[in-house]
Amino acid sequence: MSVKHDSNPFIDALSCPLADFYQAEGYKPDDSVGYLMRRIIALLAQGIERELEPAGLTNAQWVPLLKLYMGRASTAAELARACELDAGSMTRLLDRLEAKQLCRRIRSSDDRRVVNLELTDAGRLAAQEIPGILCKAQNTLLAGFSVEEWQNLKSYLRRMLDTAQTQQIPTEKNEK
Amino acid sequence: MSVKHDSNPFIDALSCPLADFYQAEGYKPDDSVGYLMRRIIALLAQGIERELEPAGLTNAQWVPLLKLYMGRASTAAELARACELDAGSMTRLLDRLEAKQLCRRIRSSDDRRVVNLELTDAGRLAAQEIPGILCKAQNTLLAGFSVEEWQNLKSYLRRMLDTAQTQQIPTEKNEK
DNA sequence: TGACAATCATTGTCTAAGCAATTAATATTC
DNA sequence: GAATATTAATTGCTTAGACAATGATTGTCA
Repeated sequence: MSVKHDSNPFIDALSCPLADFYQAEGYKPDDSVGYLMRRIIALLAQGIERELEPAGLTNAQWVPLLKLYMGRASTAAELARACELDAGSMTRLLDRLEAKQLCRRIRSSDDRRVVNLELTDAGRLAAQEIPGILCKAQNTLLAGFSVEEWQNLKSYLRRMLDTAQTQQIPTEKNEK
Repeated sequence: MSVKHDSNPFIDALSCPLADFYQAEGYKPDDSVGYLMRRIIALLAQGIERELEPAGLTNAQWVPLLKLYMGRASTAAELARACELDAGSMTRLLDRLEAKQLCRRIRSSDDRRVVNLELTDAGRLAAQEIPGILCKAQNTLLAGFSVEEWQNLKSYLRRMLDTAQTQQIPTEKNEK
């Protein structure tokens, strides 16, 4: 039944045999890893948003702000890619961030197509609060976990992510 | 350091000591369970949506349709609660489902406030495809996992969900 | 150099979810 | 039985994300 769990896990990972843990008949959402993860993420996001409310940041906004703060992007297009967001969505997100005086758009003089982004003082101040809040929220979630359990969990998640990424149909966007 | 992982895990789970796995200085998103889970869920959802496209269902729509199909709800208000969705959002979601001829609204004669919901034949047909697709998508994600690993993962996730739920500030909505 | 392709930002249109206010119907309580 | 509270569904407003089309600019290459 299920997968041959006594065989070599290295071979298993390479040949990627389809698991058959879940079956359509008698499917129970509570038993499903996808459902469990979705609910955890929802509650986690909710907690983070609550903590970031005083800083004037929503859940959609702290991601790009942190990327800017960490120097992961400096233009709108770069930021959109870094956040895996649509360019159009990024334009409007920047409208809102700019309206809140958290960042500034500066049209580049080198390449007049691009818009360079800069955090304002208020933006930097808000951004530097983010990592602590993310850490606190996740530590809370992991209450009662041993270091081994935490590392096991991360390794499971990384394996799933790798599988998901390789199985994914490549689009023009994430090819280059 | 981090948590006392050599102490009794049962006691740990009860007293819920805050873990200190993550720290603000040098915070790396790639090491964060929240980030990993978010990306997995995004790819999983993407795969499911692709599979359900022929059935005319979006990612937001298969959840309520499945709940209806499984008899988890029969009115709009019940369905909104079951999907943890706003009542207003549910109204508009039902508009779209009804426009696609997947369900019907029938004003109740017992209680003239409520709207009873019924799947159409097309709705039932589409709904019965869902569980198989969910199973396939998750089995794919778990390629290379042993039964033990799968069960460990689920147990970790359940523990995190329990923690998140108990730590959550109770709102009027989820109190009753 | 001049046509064509690619990139960047923006805008319009759609689905989607949250919150607040409204209306109608039913329950509760005094 | 009448005033009040609760519940159900809807609508308006806002944030948010996806996709397509557009205009401006820059790159490529024949």
